[in-house]
Amino acid sequence: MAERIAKSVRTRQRILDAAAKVFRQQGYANARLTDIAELAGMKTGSLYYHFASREELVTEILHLGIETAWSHVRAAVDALPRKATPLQRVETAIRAHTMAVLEISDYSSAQAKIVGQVPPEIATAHRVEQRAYGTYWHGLLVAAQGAGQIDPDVDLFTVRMLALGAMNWTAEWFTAARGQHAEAVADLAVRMVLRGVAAPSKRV
Amino acid sequence: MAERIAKSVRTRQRILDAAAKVFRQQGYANARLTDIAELAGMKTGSLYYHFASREELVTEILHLGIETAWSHVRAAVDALPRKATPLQRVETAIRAHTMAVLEISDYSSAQAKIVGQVPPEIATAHRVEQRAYGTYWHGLLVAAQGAGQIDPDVDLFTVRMLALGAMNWTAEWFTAARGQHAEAVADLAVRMVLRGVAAPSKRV
DNA sequence: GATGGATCGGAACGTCGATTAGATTCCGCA
DNA sequence: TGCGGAATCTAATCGACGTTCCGATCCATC
Repeated sequence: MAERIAKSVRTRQRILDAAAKVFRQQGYANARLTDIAELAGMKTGSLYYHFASREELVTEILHLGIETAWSHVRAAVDALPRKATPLQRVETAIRAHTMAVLEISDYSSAQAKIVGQVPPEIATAHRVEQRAYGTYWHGLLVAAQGAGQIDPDVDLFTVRMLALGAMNWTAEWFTAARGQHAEAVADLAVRMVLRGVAAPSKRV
Repeated sequence: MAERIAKSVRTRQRILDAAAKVFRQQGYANARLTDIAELAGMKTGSLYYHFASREELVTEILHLGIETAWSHVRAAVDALPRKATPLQRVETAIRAHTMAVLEISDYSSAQAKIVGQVPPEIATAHRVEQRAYGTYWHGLLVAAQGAGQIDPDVDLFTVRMLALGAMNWTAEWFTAARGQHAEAVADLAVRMVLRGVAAPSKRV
């Protein structure tokens, strides 16, 4: 019995992994249930033993995508020494989120890629989680701004959206194949968001 | 005869405008031809007098999206005084592209939103234009880096993708309704990409 | 006001993919 | 070896759209 339940759980996991990969590669509209089933090593109809509908599957992917990124970011931030500055926490969060999208998790990159493509009902439900994650980021930014490490005249909501946009968009273009290093991209994201790419001497 | 052709052109334009709006609001998958036709004030079947297929319509939207943004950016850059520095050109380009996505053109925001959602064949064909626009940006960045105004150790391809990601992603979240000003977002995008949001005194 | 092409409406048609139902296989357990 | 539930397969069904087709309508021109 224990094994049987375990098997069901493992199969469900296998389906989710396959779905994340397919969604990440093909986007929401082009991902057919058949593709997902095939990658998971089963027939399309069999998916329905584990998920009630395509919608439920997508919802779960979105949920896991944010959860994975978030937990990864939180772990990195929490691992910082207590005396780390608020800005160092922001820096760590940017690096961790970027890495999550780039190569840590298919779920996170799938989430980044398809979140703008799902039908309204799913998007609305998902927005609750997005807001929670956004609030976490907002806390990091507020702390940094309060400590005088982020310019007081920048709007933190806008900054957050611009920064997350830059990071999430990497799911569209990054491909490890062409000798690009995820770490280098993450470093540059940190650098750009916090210090900008202009040479220090020449300011605009 | 002249009027007849003119009418056909105008109707075609009306359809394209409607399609851009619908694609921008609903994404690629959720945009039905019926929605587009309705917004254009006609029946679904009648669209086929002007476009051979949904695919052709989408292709045209993508084309116009890049073309509009590009021409807007180029116009802004070319309007700069001759003595403007390479970095000022980059700054102007960032501002212009952001404004194009945010409120200048439904085509540009539609393009930014659906470019990652279209089927592979369309995406492949569209990539030619994307590359051309990318090359234009690359030229601006190379000039700035050559002039010592962008740090020599930053990879320009990565910077370009991160920056365009931040700008294009605004199509996902920006809504003028909530008292947000497009200009403020564009200014902050410029600021973030070039100088970063960290307070000048406290560097990471 | 008659003509003919341009334009559009409206009712099919066809296809693709999600979903369902029932048969079938797998597998732990007696 | 046989039982029974779990898990999967197979073969429909079904609905949603894109697409087609042909008749109606508009409108410049004679």
